Amino acid sequence: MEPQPAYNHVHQETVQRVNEIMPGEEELFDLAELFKVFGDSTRIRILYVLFESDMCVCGIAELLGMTQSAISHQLAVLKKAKLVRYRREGKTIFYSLSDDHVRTILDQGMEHIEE
Amino acid sequence: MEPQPAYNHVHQETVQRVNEIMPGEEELFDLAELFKVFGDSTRIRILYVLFESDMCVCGIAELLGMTQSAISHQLAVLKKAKLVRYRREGKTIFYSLSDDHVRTILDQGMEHIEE
DNA sequence: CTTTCATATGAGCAACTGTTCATATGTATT
DNA sequence: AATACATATGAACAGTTGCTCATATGAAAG
Repeated sequence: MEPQPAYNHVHQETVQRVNEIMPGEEELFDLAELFKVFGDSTRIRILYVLFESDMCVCGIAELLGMTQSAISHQLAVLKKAKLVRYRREGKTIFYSLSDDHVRTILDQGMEHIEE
Repeated sequence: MEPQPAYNHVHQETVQRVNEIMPGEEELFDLAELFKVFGDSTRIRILYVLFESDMCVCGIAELLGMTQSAISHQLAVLKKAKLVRYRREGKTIFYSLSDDHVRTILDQGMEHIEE
């Protein structure tokens, strides 16, 4: 038997309900990792650019007035989170959004800050 | 006249469309700040607890197996982002969710990581 | 007013993050 | 093969973050 915590301040019923809906450790970790990706304005700006058009790395860099290296590093983060896809065309690599959750999440965030 | 960047890799038309939809500097900053708040699994766990019930600080601490101080610090972050409200009842302070965007944002994030 | 319980807060520290700089990889052209 | 262009990547550095520990604030009870 595991040692049971005391729960002096919480009803046992509430403890159970919370345990039922609380995501598992790995899901929580992944969820936090995902939102960390949205937690940087450079990455958000890249996503807004890709809303309008697929674009190559140096195109994004030009548009945002940042170095190719900085953009490439951030694209690697977005890629790892599966928020963007890419395809190669000759020397150039074009990045694009990978799904619609990106837009929904950013829209909801925007709604929240605009109250 | 501002010096105009070259835009060798991006069509002028795309530049204009992006400039139209790109949020302003302050909005971008606030949006990133908001998502940073969601980018920590302790804070996410607190939010999941509050989905089920309003709760005092030491109740949350008990439920999550963390110190009162750690939870209090994180509640301050959530409070600053206006994701939680609080009310005092005697010595105790009860925290609760402040609006529905929290749930929508977390749900969308969960949908994304579960593909 | 002193004690007790609940909560908040500041300093400190280890871990992490975003940019820059230098350099490597990869593709096409000559 | 040599060059040029597009992109990726590793090291380094300053700035930030989340926890702990000690302490402060605030409200109720004795």
